[in-house]
Amino acid sequence: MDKGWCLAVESDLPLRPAAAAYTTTPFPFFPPPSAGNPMMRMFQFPDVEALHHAAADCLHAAGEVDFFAHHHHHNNKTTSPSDDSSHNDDDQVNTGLHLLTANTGSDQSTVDDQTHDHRTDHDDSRSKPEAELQVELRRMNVENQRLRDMLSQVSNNYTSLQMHLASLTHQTPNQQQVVRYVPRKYLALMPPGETSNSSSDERTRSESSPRNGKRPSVSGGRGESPESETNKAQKLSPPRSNSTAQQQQQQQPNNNNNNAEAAMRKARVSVRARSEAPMISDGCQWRKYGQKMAKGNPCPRAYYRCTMAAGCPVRKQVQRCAEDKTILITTYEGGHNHPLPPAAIAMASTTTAAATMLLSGSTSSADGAMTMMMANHPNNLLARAMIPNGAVHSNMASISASAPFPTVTLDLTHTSPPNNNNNDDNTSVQLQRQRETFGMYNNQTKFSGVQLSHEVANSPSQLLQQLHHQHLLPPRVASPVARQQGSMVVDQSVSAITSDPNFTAALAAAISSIMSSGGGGNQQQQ
DNA sequence: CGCTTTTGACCTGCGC
DNA sequence: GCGCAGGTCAAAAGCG
Repeated sequence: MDKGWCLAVESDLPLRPAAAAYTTTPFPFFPPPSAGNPMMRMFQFPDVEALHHAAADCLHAAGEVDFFAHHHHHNNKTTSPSDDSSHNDDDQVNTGLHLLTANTGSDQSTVDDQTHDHRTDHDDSRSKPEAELQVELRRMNVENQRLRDMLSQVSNNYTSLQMHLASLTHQTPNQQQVVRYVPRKYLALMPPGETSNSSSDERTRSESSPRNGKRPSVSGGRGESPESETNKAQKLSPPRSNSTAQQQQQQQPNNNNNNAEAAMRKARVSVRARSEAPMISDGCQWRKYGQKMAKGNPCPRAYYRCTMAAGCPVRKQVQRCAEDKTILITTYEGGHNHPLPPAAIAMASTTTAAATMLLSGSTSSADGAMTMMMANHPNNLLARAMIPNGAVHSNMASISASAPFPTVTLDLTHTSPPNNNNNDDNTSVQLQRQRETFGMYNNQTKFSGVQLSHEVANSPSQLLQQLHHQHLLPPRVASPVARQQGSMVVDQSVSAITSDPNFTAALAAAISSIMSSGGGGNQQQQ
């Protein structure tokens, strides 16, 4: 149930229609069309209106919509727009369509209510070519959607390659061998076919790992954990026993890869965030495999492993901060070996980048390498924490190389430092933080952390209001004047949204996080 | 019935 | 060598 909820929010959220425009989420995931859903009539601007309605419809999260089925429905059904007269938004959309045919795209949402109200009077006399134009427009919207999908995919691939390049750039000759392993991790973001060998590779390596040899008699499963197979046997510290060293020598051909994997897995990313939920939502499915009381902390530490794919080595630990129990500390370890849902990509790219960063060089040069890497990879949270303006934001993200495992700590609990924002509205400030965190609007804004606190957004409706307030979403119902103003906002939103392929994933993550913290969230899948 | 969580036992690494 | 702490396993229990 929790799992289902989590997935519904992060992946199957009604945001999906909007997300589909910017991500590679396959459309077949859409549920069958729901004829009664008001969203059925707003396909004309799926990238704007869909986003708007989708966020609003978080309130009644039950209804997911197949925008494209609806689209086809409309294409096949040559009804007049008066059929939509029962829904204001539909009118707005259709009016927008008219304007779009006459104006440039920037004015597409400008609405004249008078024209709008009288439109039905002209319906009977509406010429056939106009209806055909609408059909053509719908077709173009579909094409637009498809192109955005492609763009999103290309963007993801580009990001992965950039990270790879950055990591290679900062390798010493000795390290380059190690880093050969890295691309596979990044390719985890690629389609399944690209990574299908990952788990088997890991198994193959594990079978010959020293530790397995040391514990052959222990009951079957014990040695099968990726952690116990390669990781523990190949801690970053040098081998302790001669036999181990000999075995490692015998495995020289795989040694670099093993070391790389061990290092990659050992590189950790710790995320501190305020949340009442037992677990922050990161878009992945997790299975709890253990819980332990950690010394010095009255709160138990829970151990999870990724269950999105068999053999995925990614694990995470979740524990509340001893000093402030509202702070949830989530520590990620390892890289996914499978494709990720859009909502998971941001976090996954962050953890992978951090792991690679830590793997990429000596601790003394970690900052420089990290800065470079993050600069080359501006779409992950870590990047935004580290280099808001090309400089490391040291109080938001830090590296600990002295810890048992090299760890990047991403602190999302900090409040915003003083800036030029004169808005006293607390929600605005908070939203500004979220917006900055996810880089939705202004790439030059300073990262100031995201605080998904209770008092700010206890419900999706509040979030929606905030989003409206922050001009992240167009006004759903507005006066003619407001609509006109809103249209500019919409344009800004559209450009901002389209400029950031991760927006929907980030927004989904934000919403789900807020929902989870507000609704006794059950992010973990149980 | 299958999947997930719980929880006690077990293993490993590390410091003394 | 011993004890501690972190981490993992796997049987049992819970749940839909």
